[in-house]
Amino acid sequence: MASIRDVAKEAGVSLGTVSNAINRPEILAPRTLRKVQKVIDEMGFVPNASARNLRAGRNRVIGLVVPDISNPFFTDLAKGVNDAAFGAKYVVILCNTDESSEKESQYLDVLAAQNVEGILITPARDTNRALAAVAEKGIRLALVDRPAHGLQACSVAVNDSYGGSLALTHLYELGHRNILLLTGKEDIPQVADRNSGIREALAKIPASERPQITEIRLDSMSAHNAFEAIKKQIPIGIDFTGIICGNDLIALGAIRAFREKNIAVPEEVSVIGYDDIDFADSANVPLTSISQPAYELGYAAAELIISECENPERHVHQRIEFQPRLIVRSSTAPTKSHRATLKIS
Amino acid sequence: MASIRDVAKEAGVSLGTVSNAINRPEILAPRTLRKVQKVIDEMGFVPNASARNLRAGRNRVIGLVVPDISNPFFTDLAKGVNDAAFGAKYVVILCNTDESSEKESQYLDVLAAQNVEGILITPARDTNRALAAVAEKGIRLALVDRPAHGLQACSVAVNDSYGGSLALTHLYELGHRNILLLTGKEDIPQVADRNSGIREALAKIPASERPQITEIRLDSMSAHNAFEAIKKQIPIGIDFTGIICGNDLIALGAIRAFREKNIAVPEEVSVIGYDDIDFADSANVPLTSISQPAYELGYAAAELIISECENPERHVHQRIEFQPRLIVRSSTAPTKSHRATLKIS
DNA sequence: ATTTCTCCTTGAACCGTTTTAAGCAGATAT
DNA sequence: ATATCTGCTTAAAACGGTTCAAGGAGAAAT
Repeated sequence: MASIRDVAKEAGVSLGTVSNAINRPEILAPRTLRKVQKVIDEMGFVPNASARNLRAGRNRVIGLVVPDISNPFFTDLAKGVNDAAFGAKYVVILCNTDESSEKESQYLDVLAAQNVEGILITPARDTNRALAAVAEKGIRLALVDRPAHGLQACSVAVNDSYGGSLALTHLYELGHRNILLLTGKEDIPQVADRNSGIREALAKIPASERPQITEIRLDSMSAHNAFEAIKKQIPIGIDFTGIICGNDLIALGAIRAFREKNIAVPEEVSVIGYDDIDFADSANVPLTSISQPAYELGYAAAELIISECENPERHVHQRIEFQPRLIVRSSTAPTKSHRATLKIS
Repeated sequence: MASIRDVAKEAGVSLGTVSNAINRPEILAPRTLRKVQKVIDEMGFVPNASARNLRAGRNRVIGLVVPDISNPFFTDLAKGVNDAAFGAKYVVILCNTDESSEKESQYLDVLAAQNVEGILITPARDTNRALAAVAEKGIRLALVDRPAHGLQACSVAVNDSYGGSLALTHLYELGHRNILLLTGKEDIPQVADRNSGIREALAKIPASERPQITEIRLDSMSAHNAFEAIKKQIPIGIDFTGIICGNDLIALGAIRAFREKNIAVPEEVSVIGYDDIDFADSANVPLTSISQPAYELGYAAAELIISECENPERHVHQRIEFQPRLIVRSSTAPTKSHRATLKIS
């Protein structure tokens, strides 16, 4: 591997001149520049990033930490991050934590050791101890899909509370009065926020009409887990006509379980997902869902952190909030009694 | 940001001792070690990776270059890569090329500049000029989901030719005699290999029974493109009863287009996908597909390249080949005439 | 011919580690 | 008391760049 010294010797100039040829070509005499350029090309010289970073204290690397890259929501988000980074000549280290706090903090250590300039993270849990530690080390942080509670950092989020209320209101208006919440652990911030949105929406409904809520918390927000949960719970005979799912994968898993049990969706049970992943539309029963702009979320977050890295002194932390939207497809429908009511009125 | 010097001064020992405390704790006197450890913890000292890499010539970073991270096949693959890397304390830079050769070679440059130890790549096109250039720079390379034609590198692949023949044979045995191939550009190696597998399988069928093949090549192997293509082509009246798709996304897009046109799948048209993504099972019409072990592919590739990085002199390039499997679900069925034939016999 | 000015180029210091040879105690052997 | 050994610790030399003060060469001015 050629070094800048080899190039200098070959071109008959000094070390510093080669460096200038690379970084500030405009200050060189044109023929010197040409000479050096030629040698660089011939030797296929690539500057050593480590040496460069060591001196400059920057490396154009950011980390992205997500709980589940298999979830198309995060895949799209990652794509947004990557595209924004690519445009700014940054590079992204992808870290997938499988929703595990432990893996998350290990990854944070690795990223710190790699001296990344900034970290984009969707924390798995609400504890930000590990995060605070990272921030203390002087690594810039931005929170994705979640506001920066107390932390000195930028954040890009979707209004989860509003998303929760959208879902509940939709089912309520279709006449559902017994609703199952199929979500993840309450210490996942998104889950907590949506639940509080649901509760707020409930509070606005006259007590006589207020739907009954049951909640099942899955260990992991995957299709497989949802499938198993529904298969086990149904015989116990929880009585509900609508389900609000923590994400679309859960909804798909649930629908698959219903199909196996010959329970018709949406005729007997309405199911509403969350995220509006691409597949929602091609699903077995096209999914009613709450849409979140995942790609834009990622893109915006990357832009924020990169601008902070490029211009630390001028930077002020900001908080960007996107609004979720309800996308109605075929997995939700009015309850039978509600259909009757509609006819009468 | 604390440096090793600060720690040394604070602990009242020399620079080298601190370094030893970090890298070879066993050679220090126990009380010296304890003393240094304490200061390290107190100061929250993290060794600077750039300096370390500069000295060691290694950085425990590998690059992963894929054509479309939104495709669950590659997502799973990336997950495999990440998991294997994490276990070996490596870190992965994810590069998404959108199937563009140009973006691919730009990313290769960026990775070279970052001095990654190795690159895992699923090349977008068959040209390996950019790849050869990378190999010349001394960056280790491994090819994923594609054999290393002539290139000095490891490769991990699935037998695409066999996969193609599986698909064709399945449709043939169901009685299909007019088959549409809905694939990507021929210069995508996987596409070419599967096509050649299809041709080989065709050659083995008696000429009188040999299915007629029509081929449509999509610019990009996405659901959206397939949807548009089917919508446009159908009125032209190509006559076929079965489709072999380049991947599951294409199959889903095609099925969506058929649904819009009220053409029943599989009653009127059989559709077979490729990859067997998780979602295939929950699709509108559960998808018959050719399963590829994406996660294992990624995991194996990462293991190969990491072992090469850790032990360059002992390493010999290898080629791992996985076998695809046919997964029959509901999107394929016998043709009407074939059903009749079956009854008779 | 000498001075002044301008424009490039150069050499050296530095970034934060790892590594190795040399050094220094204290313990053991003579 | 001196020599030998053992077990840690240390100082200094890399690693491959960037940056900046200082130097040199040639042109223009006197």
